[in-house]
Amino acid sequence: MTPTELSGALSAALAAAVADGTLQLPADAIPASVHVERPRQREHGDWATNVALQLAKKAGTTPRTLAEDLAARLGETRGIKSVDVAGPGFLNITLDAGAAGELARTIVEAGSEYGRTGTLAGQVIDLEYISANPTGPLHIGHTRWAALGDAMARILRAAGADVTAEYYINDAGAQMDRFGGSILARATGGEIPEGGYHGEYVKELAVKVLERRPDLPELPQDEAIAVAREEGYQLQLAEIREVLEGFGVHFDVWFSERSLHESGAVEQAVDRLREQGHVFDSDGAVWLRTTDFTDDKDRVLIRANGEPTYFAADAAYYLSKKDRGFPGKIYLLGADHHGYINRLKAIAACAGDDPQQNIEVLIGQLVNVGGAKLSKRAGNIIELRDLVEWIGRDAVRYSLSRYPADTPLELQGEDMLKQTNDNPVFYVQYAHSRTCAVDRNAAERGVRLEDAFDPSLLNHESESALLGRLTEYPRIVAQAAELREPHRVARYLEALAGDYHSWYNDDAKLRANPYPDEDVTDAHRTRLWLNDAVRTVLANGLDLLGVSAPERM
RNA sequence: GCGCCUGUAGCUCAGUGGAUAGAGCGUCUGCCUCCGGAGCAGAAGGUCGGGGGUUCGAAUCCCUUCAGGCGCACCA
Repeated sequence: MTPTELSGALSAALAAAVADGTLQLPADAIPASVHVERPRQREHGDWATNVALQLAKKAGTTPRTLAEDLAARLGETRGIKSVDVAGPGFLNITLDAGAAGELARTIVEAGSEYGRTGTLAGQVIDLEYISANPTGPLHIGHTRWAALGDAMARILRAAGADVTAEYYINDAGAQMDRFGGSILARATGGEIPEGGYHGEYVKELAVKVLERRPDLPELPQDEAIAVAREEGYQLQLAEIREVLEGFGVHFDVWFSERSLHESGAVEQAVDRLREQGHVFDSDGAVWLRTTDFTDDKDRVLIRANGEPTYFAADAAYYLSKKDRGFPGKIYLLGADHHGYINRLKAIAACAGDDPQQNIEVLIGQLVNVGGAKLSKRAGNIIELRDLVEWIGRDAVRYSLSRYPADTPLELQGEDMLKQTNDNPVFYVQYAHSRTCAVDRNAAERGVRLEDAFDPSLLNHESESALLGRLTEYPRIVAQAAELREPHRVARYLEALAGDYHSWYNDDAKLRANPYPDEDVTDAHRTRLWLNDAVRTVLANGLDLLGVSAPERM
């Protein structure tokens, strides 16, 4: 029996109580699905619900009276072993071992599909993250968004959403010219321009640019800057893409800001916003009246000198997303951009969208890694590339994925390297590889899944705890998708790994394999199903985080 | 000054109105003839920053206050 089925049984019991007049409740007060949860204490059964506490007042009765009535009705339900009323009116429900154990087979047969739901089916979402300027290497902050953003894309898809992951390349504007000027300076021994780039990587780029364009020093200044800028841009962008692919982060679309200017999309965006009635002229500049919505001041679209602002490109980009058929737009931004939330939402509103529905801006706080060496080449930052080389892809991704985006983070590099409980990624991966070791032994000793499955044999306390945990998985994934919180998947995997290790260690008799002098029994075979169900869920969950599930470590 | 984020065990952090607030590390005590001890079981450790309020019930929601971080461009 799944929590969904249980929830349905509770709704039915409520409806029955209303139907026979026991319960005086308006029809719209009956929840379509009753919330059930895993109680903290094992003595409180497999599932608990506070529905009686919530409805008692509306029904003009006491919580305990209502709870007792529901308990009596529910006691008849197949698959439910017992229902107790506890405390102020909680319903504590215990399932039949057989009904609970059936889940093991369900999971193994579902395989990689277990945990995939349709809770976000029909939603078409553009997910933009990282979007670092192509003027330098990716750093630790980008690494957090890379890990979180990619996990988010996978989790949203697991919930049935249609997700396009997008990287916005800020390849237009004065910053690019300073980048080109900096490369040129390194190539020719000139002065790095004001606001330019000083890192060692600029020298590396200069060397490569000179290899491609030995004529660079002879070109007129403006042309030389342009050549250095374009060559450097391509090299740097290529490095970013390569580093991200190596990190297991894949984008469906790399969107160039410059293309918005070149195609005329920026001017068109201004015109379209003007048609919507939110554009005005003042002091020689063209403005968007974002204060019509949530912004605290209006924003310039076209400067007095005729140049469009970065904000104008943002508006054009937003419209592009809208035009390309994405009702949902999620932006993952760093904390230093939180001032952008209101103006981005105002763009959506000015464009005729609903800022509550069509745009979500998620702000991630900063992260620091203690003990990390600072990159000399990039100017005293922690580079993604160095971090992965030092710590390893799995540990970096997992460590950054197991915290909510809005908590400031201070990680210790040494902890991420440890192969002990200090390091949750190893704890979870170890559990997975242990399930594989059990499988290998089973194969060797002739324990085969297809020979038997008797769920009523999974009646040990640690087995029911494990089954309870396994049954939560689809809801955890759906919830992580709904709330845009990938860390919930990681936290769940840690709890599952813990339950698995407990089961494994609980009692020497609870083995999926016989001792060498024993015969294979149905108990062994059935426990192997449970073992494999755990393996399946650990592998599925790790995959959502972009972390490998090793068979041996 | 205004706005956003954060404040939970010695440390790093979970906990989107429920029962005795949890995990890991660190500190103690136990558990290996046989599936991976990279593990497990237990103990100790808390005014959930402070103060009000909402309600059957608040770490969670509201107000206020203190502390820390970040942001308030015709920059990108």
